[in-house]
Amino acid sequence: MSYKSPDIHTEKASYHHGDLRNQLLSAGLEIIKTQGINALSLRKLAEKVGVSRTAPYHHFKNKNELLCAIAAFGFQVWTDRLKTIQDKSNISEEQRFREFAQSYVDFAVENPDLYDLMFGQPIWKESHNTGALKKDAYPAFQYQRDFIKSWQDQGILPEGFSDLRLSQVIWSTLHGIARLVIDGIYLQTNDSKQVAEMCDCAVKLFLIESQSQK
Amino acid sequence: MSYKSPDIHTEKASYHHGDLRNQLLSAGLEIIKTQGINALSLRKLAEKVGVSRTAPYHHFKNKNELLCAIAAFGFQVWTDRLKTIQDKSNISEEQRFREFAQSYVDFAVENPDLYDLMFGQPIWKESHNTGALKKDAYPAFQYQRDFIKSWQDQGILPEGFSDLRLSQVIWSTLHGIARLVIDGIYLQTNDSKQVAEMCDCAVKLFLIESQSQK
DNA sequence: AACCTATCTTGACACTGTCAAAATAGATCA
DNA sequence: TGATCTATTTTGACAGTGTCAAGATAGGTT
Repeated sequence: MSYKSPDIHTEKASYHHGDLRNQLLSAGLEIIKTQGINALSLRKLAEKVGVSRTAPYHHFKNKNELLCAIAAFGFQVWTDRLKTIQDKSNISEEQRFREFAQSYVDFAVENPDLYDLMFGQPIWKESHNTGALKKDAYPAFQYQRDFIKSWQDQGILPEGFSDLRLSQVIWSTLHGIARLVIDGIYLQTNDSKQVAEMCDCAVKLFLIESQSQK
Repeated sequence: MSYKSPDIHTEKASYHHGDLRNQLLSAGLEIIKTQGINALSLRKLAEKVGVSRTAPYHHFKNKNELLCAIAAFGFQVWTDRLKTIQDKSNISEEQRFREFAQSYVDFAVENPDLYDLMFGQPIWKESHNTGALKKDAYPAFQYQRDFIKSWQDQGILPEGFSDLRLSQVIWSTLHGIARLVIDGIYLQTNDSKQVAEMCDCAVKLFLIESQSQK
């Protein structure tokens, strides 16, 4: 999971610096993963890439736009994972739903700071440049909604609600679990057993089949 | 919903400045409510209260500790609202559950920046001084858990799970809805009709009685 | 009256995001 | 080829941030 330059000559490229934009994104993502989102400053990032403080401003309007670009990458990764889940054959639909739910929380727990960036407020609240971000984020949302709708059609998720509402609520549940876990509220990130149990509990609550156990 | 000084002489008090600590908390809360959490800087806060930049450091170890104190106040307010819900008589338990869920999201939507502070990472991730914060936060969590347990005992919430797990998942759902809404992800804060519908959907999913509709 | 100690201020440091103006160098066209 | 254009990068600067160290102040205590 890392940025790749579009060309082969990643090291030294044609223009002044070459693919500064890509390297900024790549280095930014690495800082986020290793030192956390709060440790990412434009200046340190520029230094890491070996360029002056203001060079990034010729590739991103401001810091927020750079963060949006990294977050967009995160959404691409998550969308890919959704595709993988969709493409799995010889698997029951209940199992696919379980995997979807568990994968969602896993993705957040494995990339807490990236997830934090993807769903942190600064990015979404600034109404300026979120257009590019939404372009990558909405497919993921749509994917999830399509999943839910298909499970409703197949009768393993309740049909008393619109697919929009149900997908919003299920998403909220997974998002809420992810947030509480990675923010260290009430429970700890490293307690993977408890996290898995929470996912399992959520899945069972939604699945129609296991309602008899209630 | 505002800080009150313990004494009557709020204006000018005994010591150097008087109840600087309380005024810092009060002014900080006001900034958060009016200008948002990101607009709150120690320096502007000090200026607002009419004191030098470093004066707050004699009442709070650092900025995080001040934020924790404000967040703790938020938890007190929320706990009070939980009590109000608990004390309501001539109301069905299903209705009490509905009200609990709706109130949770309402509280977040009405005080987005305070909620953001209460459940934002910086506060919870710093392991130093969260002791005082937990003292005010955990009663709220416990309250919620007791609610869930009582509803399980009364047979309106599924009993196939431990009250801990179920309360964690229900809390996650409400927290997730709240976060998605106030962070402006996918839906807008001001679309109160949609938010209410999401709450209603979540409530129906959890309540045993409405399972037949599924 | 002398001291103590909590409180507050001034000065300073390192860090941040961002703008304006100058410098550089690849690309384009004569 | 050489001149010019334009995208890119740099240097300098500004306002703002959290926080520390050292000094000033003033109420409470002996």
